Amino acid sequence: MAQTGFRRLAQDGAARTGVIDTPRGQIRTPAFMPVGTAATVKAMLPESVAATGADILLGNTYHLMLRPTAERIDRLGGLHRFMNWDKPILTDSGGFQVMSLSGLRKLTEKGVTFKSHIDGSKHELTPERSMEIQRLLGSDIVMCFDECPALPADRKRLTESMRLSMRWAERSREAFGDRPGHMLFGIQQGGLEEDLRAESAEALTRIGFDGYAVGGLAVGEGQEAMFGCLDFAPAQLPEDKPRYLMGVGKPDDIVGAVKRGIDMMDCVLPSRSGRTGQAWTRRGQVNLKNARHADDPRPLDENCTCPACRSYSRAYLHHVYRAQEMISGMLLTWHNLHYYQQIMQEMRAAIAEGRFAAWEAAFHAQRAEGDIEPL
RNA sequence: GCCGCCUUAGCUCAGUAGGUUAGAGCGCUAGAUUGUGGAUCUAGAGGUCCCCCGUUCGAGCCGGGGAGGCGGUA
Repeated sequence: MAQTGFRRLAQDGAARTGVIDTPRGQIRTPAFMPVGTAATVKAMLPESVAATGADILLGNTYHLMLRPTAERIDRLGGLHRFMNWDKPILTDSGGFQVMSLSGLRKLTEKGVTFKSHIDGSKHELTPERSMEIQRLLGSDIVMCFDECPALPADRKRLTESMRLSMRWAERSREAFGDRPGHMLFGIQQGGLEEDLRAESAEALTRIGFDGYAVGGLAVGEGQEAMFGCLDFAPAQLPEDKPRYLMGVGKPDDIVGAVKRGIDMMDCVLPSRSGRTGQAWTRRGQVNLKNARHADDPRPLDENCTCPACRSYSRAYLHHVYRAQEMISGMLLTWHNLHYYQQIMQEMRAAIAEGRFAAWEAAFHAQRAEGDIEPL
């Protein structure tokens, strides 16, 4: 069994490619992690997700603690066995979902109390409890419990929130303990402020983690502002550890993040879009809901090898979405995840071969052409 | 044949003492969606108010006639 950790293989500009070794397998970076919130990547079988090229999935502390509960998953053999996915799983700590999903919540130094979005029942999450839940789930990459403020937020709020998250990071590290084969990632906060990001990075580095996440982005600031932050934030983090940009994003967000030194990303977009009739292709975003596809016998993307593009027409994808047939979400999710993983694979190869800039130019040129003309 | 009820957006229906530009839900046409509530939100198009005549300053609404639909009855 290879030692658990990150190996950098090549760098091109700020973009890096490498491998994270874990007892459950290798994670090729830059990596895109499909989101499997409730112990499933919605509309996909695990083997199908693996077939798209995913090396790792994301699971959620918040959702799983409420249903079916971490203790039950533990009794049933852990999350991997429960959901039939034997490759690595990264679990989010619950901090973000408490902010974005639960109704009433109360934030203190100790942690957060909140009401379940499912039945209104009251729960508490602390760094210690989050670490316990992620241990019960059997997560391979555990995330620190943090607070993620929505942007825009004033500097005072960002500072206080970041410093609280850093104190929680220390408690998370303490509670996680020493677990060979499992990794713990710290999460940098500080909004768009360079000095706050630096203070956060220093605090995390002093504590010491197996990887470092850039948190608190893609929360309303827009791509330009996010890239502006990514021009300095990744470089503030240790270069010999993986850097994970949380919750991003659209294909061009991902390319821009990799260009700026990000190694890992996750996003609900390809899977959620897949369920709502939106496809992401090398030509950009295609809305299969639109009436212009109703009589179109052509594939979504004639160059794509996913099942949706190989065997079905735009007319069919349009029809099954309109008819609200389940295969609609299945096919489009598969396509989107396939496309995302294809981008990642192409970027890994381009970085390894020192031609990332040329690859990026071609990526943007193809998108600029736009989708095929309606018939 | 007679009696009653009904006819308003593509569909199902509101509507007001008779008073600017006639509404809703769904559907339709688009848009949003970034550490997942298979969710949600936003905008837009769409009308011979069944037809004709009358009353009135003014009729989807009141009166008369007609057409169509549903139910009851002989």
